[in-house]
Amino acid sequence: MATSTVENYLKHMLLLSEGGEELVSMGALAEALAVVPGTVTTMVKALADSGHVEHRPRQGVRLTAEGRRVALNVLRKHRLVECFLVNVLKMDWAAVDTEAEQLEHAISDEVLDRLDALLGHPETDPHGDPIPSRQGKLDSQVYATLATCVVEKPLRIVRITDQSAEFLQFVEHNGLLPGESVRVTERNLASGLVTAKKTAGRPLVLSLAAAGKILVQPAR
Amino acid sequence: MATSTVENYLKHMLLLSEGGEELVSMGALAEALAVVPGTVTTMVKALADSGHVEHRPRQGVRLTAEGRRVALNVLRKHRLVECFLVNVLKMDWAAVDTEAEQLEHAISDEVLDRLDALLGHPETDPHGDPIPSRQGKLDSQVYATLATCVVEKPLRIVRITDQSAEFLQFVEHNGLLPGESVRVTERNLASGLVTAKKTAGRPLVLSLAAAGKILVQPAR
DNA sequence: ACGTTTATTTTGACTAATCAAAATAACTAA
DNA sequence: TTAGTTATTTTGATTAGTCAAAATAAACGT
Ligand SMILES: [Mn+2]
Ligand SMILES: [Mn+2]
Ligand SMILES: [Mn+2]
Ligand SMILES: [Mn+2]
Repeated sequence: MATSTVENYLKHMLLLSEGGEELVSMGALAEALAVVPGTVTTMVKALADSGHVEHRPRQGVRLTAEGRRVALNVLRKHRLVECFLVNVLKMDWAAVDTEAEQLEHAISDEVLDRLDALLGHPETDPHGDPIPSRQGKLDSQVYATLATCVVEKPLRIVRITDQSAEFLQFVEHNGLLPGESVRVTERNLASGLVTAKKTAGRPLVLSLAAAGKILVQPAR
Repeated sequence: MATSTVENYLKHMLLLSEGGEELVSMGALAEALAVVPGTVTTMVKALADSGHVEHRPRQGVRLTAEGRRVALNVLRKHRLVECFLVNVLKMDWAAVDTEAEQLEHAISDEVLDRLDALLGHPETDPHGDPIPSRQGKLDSQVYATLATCVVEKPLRIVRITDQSAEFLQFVEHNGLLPGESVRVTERNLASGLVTAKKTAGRPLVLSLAAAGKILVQPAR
């Protein structure tokens, strides 16, 4: 069995490669895992030996089919656990990522399946992050963000791509939860500011950096 | 934070000292944790340094107040998780101990409290094992067993003190679940056999060893 | 093309947890 | 008592995961 350290390495590789095929740099992985780069090099070589990754020295690393399979299973556990914590235990959506970070390594596939059924086979977690299917399919649809979308067009928020408690609390406080309707009324590249408006409510000003973490689709 | 290894050591010390004050032998601990005795000696010395236990060389080990506090918290998590797995996820009661062995180290006190509320503050787990209270109170009532009870007296099964899947499956198959009514019709010390009868059903023959793992109280 | 910056890898050391096997202490039975 | 048995402790080694800091390679800018 993969240790939880190995599971974390593989999961973060999956997240950093945008679900796909690109090489992940040692530096990015070190940053994501909060370890020094030398540690990543060492671990990645071990992971290559065990067949979970392919290591291109001095260039980066990518998951093998097997590594990707493990990573998707962990990610599925992480996101289904988040659903459970929010929908069943009514926990704060800003707190569940930390909890899920541990639980994703502790629940069996059997428990995973039963949680999935209990929750009604959800397709996204409370932050709008897509849940990999049992068969290992992960929705990789590309969305616009409040930093890139068309101005004045009616939108629906689909996902928040920042799991930090501070950002999620900010998002919740301003009613920018997944599912909400919104439109951008103004965007100023020079000042780096975006103004968004919900159907009811005062205009809300965001930095481009913050706006870029809020994914949207055209309101249907 | 205590590692899951430390949590396991402390939990098993609590279980082996019958909730109480007696010294636990290194050998018993090694057996329970499935490690060699030398490993236990080493760990126990570290645990003594961190103030979780008191080590009497060549005699045994006992929990300090702090060690007991940690152990009770882990045990509470273990047993509440078992309740959740059986009552909510409808898992097989013979399988949940293995699951809980991992989950007891992964859930936070916050999740613990919410699980407890969701389950309606149960006092025992699916095997009849008492759940330590949030304040650290553990029911230590002593019960008779099918090996020690009065013959022909109507009884109620309260607890099964063997978490192995095989034994639990045997118990379930023969309808000896906690809550069930039963009486012992015959006990033969020489042959080591006990005959038990449920209100409806054929007589059931058990070894004294098996009967001793089934705790009962007088039917009210 | 050459020196400089940056990313990556290597080296050596450390901690937690474990085992095998030898040493020691304690108990037990003659 | 004394020899033998059993439990415990010690010693030396191993594995997983990590860091600090030095070495190296690649990329970049002039
Ligand atoms: Mn994790
Ligand atoms: Mn999420
Ligand atoms: Mn455990
Ligand atoms: Mn139990």
